[in-house]
Amino acid sequence: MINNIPRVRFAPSPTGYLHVGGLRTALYNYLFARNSGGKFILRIEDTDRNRYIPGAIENLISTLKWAEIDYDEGPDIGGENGPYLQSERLDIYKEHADILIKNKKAYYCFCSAERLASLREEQQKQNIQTKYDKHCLNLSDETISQNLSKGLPHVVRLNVEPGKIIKFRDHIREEVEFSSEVVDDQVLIKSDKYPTYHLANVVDDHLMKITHVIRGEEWLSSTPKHIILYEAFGWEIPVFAHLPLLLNADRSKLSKRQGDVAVEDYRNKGYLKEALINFVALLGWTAGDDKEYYDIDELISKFSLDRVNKSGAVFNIEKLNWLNEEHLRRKSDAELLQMLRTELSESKYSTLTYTDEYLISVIRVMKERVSFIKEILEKGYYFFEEPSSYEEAVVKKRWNNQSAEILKLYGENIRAINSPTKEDYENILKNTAAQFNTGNGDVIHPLRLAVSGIGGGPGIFDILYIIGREKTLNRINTIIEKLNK
RNA sequence: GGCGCGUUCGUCUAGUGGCUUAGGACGCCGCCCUCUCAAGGCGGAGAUCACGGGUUCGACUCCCGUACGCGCUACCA
Repeated sequence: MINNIPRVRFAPSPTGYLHVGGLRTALYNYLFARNSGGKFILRIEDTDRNRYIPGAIENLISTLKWAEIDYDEGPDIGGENGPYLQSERLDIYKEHADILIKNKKAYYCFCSAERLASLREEQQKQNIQTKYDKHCLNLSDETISQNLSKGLPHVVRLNVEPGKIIKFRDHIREEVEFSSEVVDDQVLIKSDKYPTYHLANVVDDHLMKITHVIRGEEWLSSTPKHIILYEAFGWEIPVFAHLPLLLNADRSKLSKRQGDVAVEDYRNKGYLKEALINFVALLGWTAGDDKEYYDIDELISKFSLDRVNKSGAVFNIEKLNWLNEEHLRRKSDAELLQMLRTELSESKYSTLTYTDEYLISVIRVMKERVSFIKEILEKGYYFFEEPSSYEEAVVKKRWNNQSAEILKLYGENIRAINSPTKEDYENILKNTAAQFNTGNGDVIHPLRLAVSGIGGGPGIFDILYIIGREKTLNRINTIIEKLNK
């Protein structure tokens, strides 16, 4: 084992979208692999035909691609240990189940759903643990082959030996111990011939040479079953690492009711993959220093399973928002330009054309003021259209009976200059204020209102310079008309 | 009900027996900067380290118990 490189996997079920918890599990596996020079495998656990949703696999893959969590082997790219879709490995599971049956580690069970239900009901009534009563364990070979040849529906169950202690070391939780008395004779092969998670997972992890099983805490309780399977096959047991759960604000398991859980929801809202990854990485892991902002390369170099927490973490959107701002501000103008163009093409401004130069100047003055690129179109709408109204409170506070005259004069003064620079706008403004014997603010605020319609935003001279002389003059005329009715 | 796991500021966390009057980050509040809004800088409030025992000269840190939370308890994963 020492010479083997680490091999880890992310093994989601195609039941819809990629959950943010799944993203974190995938990320930790990915970080671990990249950090240790190991391999990361994507395997699709589509053994439940009832829950299968068409398109879910494609969706999972495209979401992982968006997040740039790339894998070395997987259903769409192949690899030496495929196929990577469990539904294409049915023969393998049958073959392994047969080995178990031959060695008395598993057995056929012909019990009906009704019997199972009443058994469970009875156990619940008696307040004892619900588990299978090994009713079919000692069926004679004759009975079994008769039943089989009659085509009776059946499953294959794990034969759990009672009275044993199953002990294993979880990388995150240290020693964990279960009595085999509490381990059910789990169904391994369902009556539809598909394997259950437990069999498929163990067989595949072994065949795919997985060295570290990094998965959510919800699997901790079924790990004894997996240990029993590894031992029944005589296989080496991988290292287990059960990750703490992601929680809602009320500390219940993160669910759809209380907010968005699909990665694509966050993507659609405009969150950057860098921010989501940074955020989710910090939910349950810390490098131990005071750093909060990480790019993927730093995450890879610093990640260690040793520093993963034990307790669940509340998914707190405030911090995600902050990280989104941080990542946004460190993006290059070129990247932001591309993102802004995408937003524009999907907005009501899609028919308008703007030069790269124009948009970059808008980006430069707006990026410190937004959390999302799309907010540039909202908070900085006046770079794309004229204000159609003026914010009431600002009018009240900043517009007085002198304002129209001041603006008029300012307009005349800038009209005299052909293509004013930012400094020209500023110098003229100071002159205008002096002419009126008033403070700069008495010019600035009405002017800001005229060109933007609102009270806040980038420096006024930046705005004027970006929108240009003609638009500035038009907007001055408009506000004078509208407010001095 | 049974079994398992967990429990440090509102939230994410640092802390591995004395360095701790428990540190950082987000959020919140204030000040500075300033034409506004942000950003940035500075500062503040915020945690009897779930509770109770024990071990120890000394415990947030080790042990036991209790409480609470969560997970599992399917021919779902």
